Amino acid sequence: MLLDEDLHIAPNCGSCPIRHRAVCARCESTELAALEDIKFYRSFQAGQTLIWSGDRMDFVASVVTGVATLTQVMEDGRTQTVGLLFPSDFVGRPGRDTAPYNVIATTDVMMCCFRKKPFEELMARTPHIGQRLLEMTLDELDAAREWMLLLGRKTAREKIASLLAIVARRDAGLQGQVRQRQVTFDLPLTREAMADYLGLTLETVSRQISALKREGIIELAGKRTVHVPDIDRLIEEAADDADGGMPG
Amino acid sequence: MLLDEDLHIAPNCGSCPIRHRAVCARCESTELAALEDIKFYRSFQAGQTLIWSGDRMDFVASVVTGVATLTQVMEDGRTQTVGLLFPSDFVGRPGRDTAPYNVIATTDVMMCCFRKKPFEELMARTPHIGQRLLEMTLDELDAAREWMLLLGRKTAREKIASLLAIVARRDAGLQGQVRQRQVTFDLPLTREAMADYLGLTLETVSRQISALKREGIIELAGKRTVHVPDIDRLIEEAADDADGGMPG
DNA sequence: GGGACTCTTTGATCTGCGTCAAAGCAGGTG
DNA sequence: CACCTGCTTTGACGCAGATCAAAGAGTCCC
Repeated sequence: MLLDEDLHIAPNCGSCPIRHRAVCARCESTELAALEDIKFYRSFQAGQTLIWSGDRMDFVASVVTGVATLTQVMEDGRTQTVGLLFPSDFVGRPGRDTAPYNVIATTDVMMCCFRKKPFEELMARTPHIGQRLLEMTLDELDAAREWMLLLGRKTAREKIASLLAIVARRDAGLQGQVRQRQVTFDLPLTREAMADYLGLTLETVSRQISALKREGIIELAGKRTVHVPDIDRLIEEAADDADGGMPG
Repeated sequence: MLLDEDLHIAPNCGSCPIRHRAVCARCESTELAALEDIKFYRSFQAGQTLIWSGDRMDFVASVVTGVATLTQVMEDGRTQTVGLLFPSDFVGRPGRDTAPYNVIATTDVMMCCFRKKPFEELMARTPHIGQRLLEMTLDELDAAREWMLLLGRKTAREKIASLLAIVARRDAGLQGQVRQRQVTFDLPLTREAMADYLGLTLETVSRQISALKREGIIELAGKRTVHVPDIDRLIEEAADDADGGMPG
């Protein structure tokens, strides 16, 4: 049996530096105890499709370990990833019964699932959970809109830097090592998966990563392990900011 | 004084063919009667910025007439529109007190505003409203993710066709003329605003519109009025679909 | 060890869209 | 009317990133 610390009811959710947060044990431990009865676990291998777009969903779930993507595919095969799921992120929606996207494990993944009906009943009984879900959804909406800026207006280099910065932040958050200048992390995505998330081709992804390496902004150990000697320099490359002008 | 039919509490919201729906009078007329006390109206001219990114928001609001955009601007001026607001769409979020985007009127706009604090209190008293807001937010999230596919993977021509199809549908929805083969509507956006929404330049937008006109897929009367002789042909150009594969 | 994979890198070439420039076309105003 | 001013169209050209092609590198299995 798994320990509670591993679950979506993760005690660290409050300190998670990025936007997707799960229901937190700290805030509502008593209500969530009831969830114990209706939850179960599923494991998947890297590359496996957890959920196919259009599938009936009779559960909601949250990622315990690993990383998965939400992906849309056009008839002719063009693919766009519309979300990354890290540990503590939520999948599936109360009130919706077919999946709108493919959910694909990009590393080995463990999910904690809740049967949808009892979960919805619990939600009805516990307004706090609904509020939390609304807050999480708003965070996802903000993240999606930030990604729209990236897809619509950033150069290939900026896109890569943005993605690396985001993965670095989430990874650092999971390991509790926030606010350090140097970071080392494993890329949970293949070049192709990165390309699908960034609206590029895998060749362009590879070339831009090589360029960042050549310029010393990142260092690679193997293909997946990335070391960032100065995170601020990376963030600079990402052109990450979103500010309007001044009133007037 | 304005008539209730004009408001976000619009009786037609249930039949609105697209994703952003507002709180509906049909479902919860009694609770919303209380909103009468805390609401007020504001008008804006085309081109005016209603809300600046970073501004303090002490109200939430809903569009009564006209069209506005949600827009992000990078330091160097690159601009990406991340949402279109049509009549009945909602602006601002309970629980968030600064605006994350510029909200810009692209036509003359009338908004119906509610002071945030009383609105939040009402929400706490009326779980139904919270549920509705969650549902609306999920719809917006889906729309944002659909737009990510457009921004990341569609060609300029497909982008234009997609935008025209969406405006046609929303416009037709407002006028109650759903499911007709021919549609005529006014573009509520300048070429530049379209470009900012589609991740293109205004020149490319202009060229692609000219091309669609040349091929008889659309007809123009003036610069803003569009007639679509066969909506299915337009939708075909939009390459609009998002389907995964089959299970296996 | 040596295939057979899968994933990644790198090179050569092509092209869709961006950039720069100029002209057309309202609608408003003195 | 002539003259703005703001929006749109069209043309010529260049480039970032796509496409096509091939070779490297790691891992698994016999």
